[in-house]
Amino acid sequence: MKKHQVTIIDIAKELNLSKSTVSRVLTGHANVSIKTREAVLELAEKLDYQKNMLAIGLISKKTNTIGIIVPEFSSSYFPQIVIAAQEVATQAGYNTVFSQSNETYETEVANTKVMLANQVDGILISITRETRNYDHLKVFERKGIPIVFFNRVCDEMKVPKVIVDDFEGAFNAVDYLIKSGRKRIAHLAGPASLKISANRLEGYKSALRKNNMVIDEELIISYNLEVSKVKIYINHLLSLENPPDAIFAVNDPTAIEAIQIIKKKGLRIPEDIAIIGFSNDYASDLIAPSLTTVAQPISEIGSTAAQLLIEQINRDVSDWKAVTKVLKTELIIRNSS
Amino acid sequence: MKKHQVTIIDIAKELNLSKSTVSRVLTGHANVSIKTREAVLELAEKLDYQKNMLAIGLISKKTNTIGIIVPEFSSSYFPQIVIAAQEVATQAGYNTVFSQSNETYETEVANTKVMLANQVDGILISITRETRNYDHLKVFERKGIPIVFFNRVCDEMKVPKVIVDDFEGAFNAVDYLIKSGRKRIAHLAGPASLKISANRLEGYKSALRKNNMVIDEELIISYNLEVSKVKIYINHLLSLENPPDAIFAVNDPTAIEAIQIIKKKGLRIPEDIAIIGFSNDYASDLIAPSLTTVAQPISEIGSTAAQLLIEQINRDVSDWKAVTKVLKTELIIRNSS
DNA sequence: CCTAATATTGGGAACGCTCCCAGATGTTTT
DNA sequence: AAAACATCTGGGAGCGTTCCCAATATTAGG
Repeated sequence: MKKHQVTIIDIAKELNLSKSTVSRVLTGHANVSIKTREAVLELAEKLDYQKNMLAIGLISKKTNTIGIIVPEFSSSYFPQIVIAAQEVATQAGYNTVFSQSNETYETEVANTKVMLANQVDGILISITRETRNYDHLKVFERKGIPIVFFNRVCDEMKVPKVIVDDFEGAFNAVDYLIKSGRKRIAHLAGPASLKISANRLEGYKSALRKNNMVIDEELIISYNLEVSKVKIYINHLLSLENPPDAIFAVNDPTAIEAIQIIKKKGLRIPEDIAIIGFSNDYASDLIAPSLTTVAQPISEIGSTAAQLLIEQINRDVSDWKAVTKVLKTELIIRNSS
Repeated sequence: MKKHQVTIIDIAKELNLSKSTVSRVLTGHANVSIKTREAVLELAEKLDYQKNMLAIGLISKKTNTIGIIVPEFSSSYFPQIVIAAQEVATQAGYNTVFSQSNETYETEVANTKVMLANQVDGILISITRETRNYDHLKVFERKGIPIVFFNRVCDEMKVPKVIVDDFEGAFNAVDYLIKSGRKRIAHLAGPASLKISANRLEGYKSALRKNNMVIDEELIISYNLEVSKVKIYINHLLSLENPPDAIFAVNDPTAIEAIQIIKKKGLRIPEDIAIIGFSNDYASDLIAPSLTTVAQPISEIGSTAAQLLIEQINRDVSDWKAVTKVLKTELIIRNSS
């Protein structure tokens, strides 16, 4: 069915050498006569020889591959992180394999199994909004394969993590809304299972408290991040007896969806209602009105995570470090507030 | 350094069985007593056993992995294609490895080598704007590894391809501009090396010709798709003695950049100048004014390409097919025209 | 020209697995 | 009760490499 692939044995036979010698040339080891070296190299080139990394990985127990698992790929957030991570990995001589968990626990588990089976040297992961059980991730620790979390982390595992200061970011956003005169600020929050949602919610509450404003639970809506649901919540909020004059959304896709819905309703942004998002996605500067948002150093998250992972890979299991890097956010004020 | 990974031999030893029997259980082969089967399964679970796909791939000469190489990942275009392709692949039991060539020929060549070395069962590729030499791709054919092109294809290779009707899409866009009264339509074209650029340019010219308008070479600017360069060309076009009243851009990122630049100059869109893009990227509906664009069935490109690749993988080399699927575009009229 | 180095090459185990071929044990048939 | 199966298990080769160690070839020193 498949064509025969050329191996070092083919080269060895054709040149009347042993596979050892051919291997020596191809791996750049010393102690091979120039004649032989050149002959081998030439023939290898001629035959389109490519080393078989499966065999090499099998022997060396190292594949120079890192896995990246992200919950979704539809906003620009995760793709940007992946790009940055991949760049660092490539630089360090690692290949990357990545997969989406589609925000589904089962898929995430399946993905980790695949990565394990394919002998990745380490993984980078941002968990799904559903993930409550971490056994599939703890396996990596047990097997001595480094794991680094970013963005959505697992609290109970003592491994490197890269996050942003969600609390502070949210605090600053809400504090700014208050300072600019908003009286009733709603929060479209993410699921409580995610630490980032919880932290942003805390930041929101804290800013209200600090400014002596009441925390109206009616104005806090926690949802599962499915953008299609935003419409329901916006309708609900606007139909309240005492509707909000500002909305702080847990992320940019949510905020952007909100803007579109609110515009369609004929309300003015920011006059009637102000909106702030979180992350500074690519689209947030394009939409009209442009979105005020808490910017994350997205690329830095990816590159830092990859960096930490590679360092961990190069360390012996016995002295693994478990640093948590907390990156700063920055409030970017645009026209939606 | 690395912890010992549990193998079927570990399981065999612990249960006083041979590795053959353990293997038989794990691969689901018949002829194993229920007692043995259960014991093996239980122990495997307990020890977090994971099959080593390197070893299996080495034996079976199949990795159930397909590679995807795209030129860039910064607009939403390629990510969406990759998502769709990955979905089909996953469905069919294939893993995906992907990498960006960063629009650089050397990187593309390096990427193909890595994929070859990692024994992918097939690849999906959209070439860089620089790629003129196709030797690195022809190797796949020689080795009997299927290759499928999408979007940016290689004319001289007789393999499956998935493209959209760029000519027609461009024609319709320009024809529509003319019908709506535009007299001087500029074209921000892509590099001539890419078939898609050439086809879109042809569609543009053809629409002018059909409507008895002159083709003014001054209004045709071919550039390398680096969005940062757009400013120069817009400035140039607007400073012409007889500036254009419409711009047809080769893709959406270009059109979106143009909109921002033109807005900043204080010109009104579409009153002073109309803009049309190509692809219907995610952002094109968000920007103000929203972008009129030639929509491509993006997901369909990815899924079709993956489909074709998998079919090819399942065929014997001797009866490889080389179909070219041409998908239809659709002009989406929004506010920029 | 012979010995001792040194330079170059070959042989073979090992990596973890699958799969074919044989044994070993048990069961049914006449 | 012997012959003929069926069921289950073990042994071993092989996938393409690397790497250690031994073998051979080449060269230098005396």
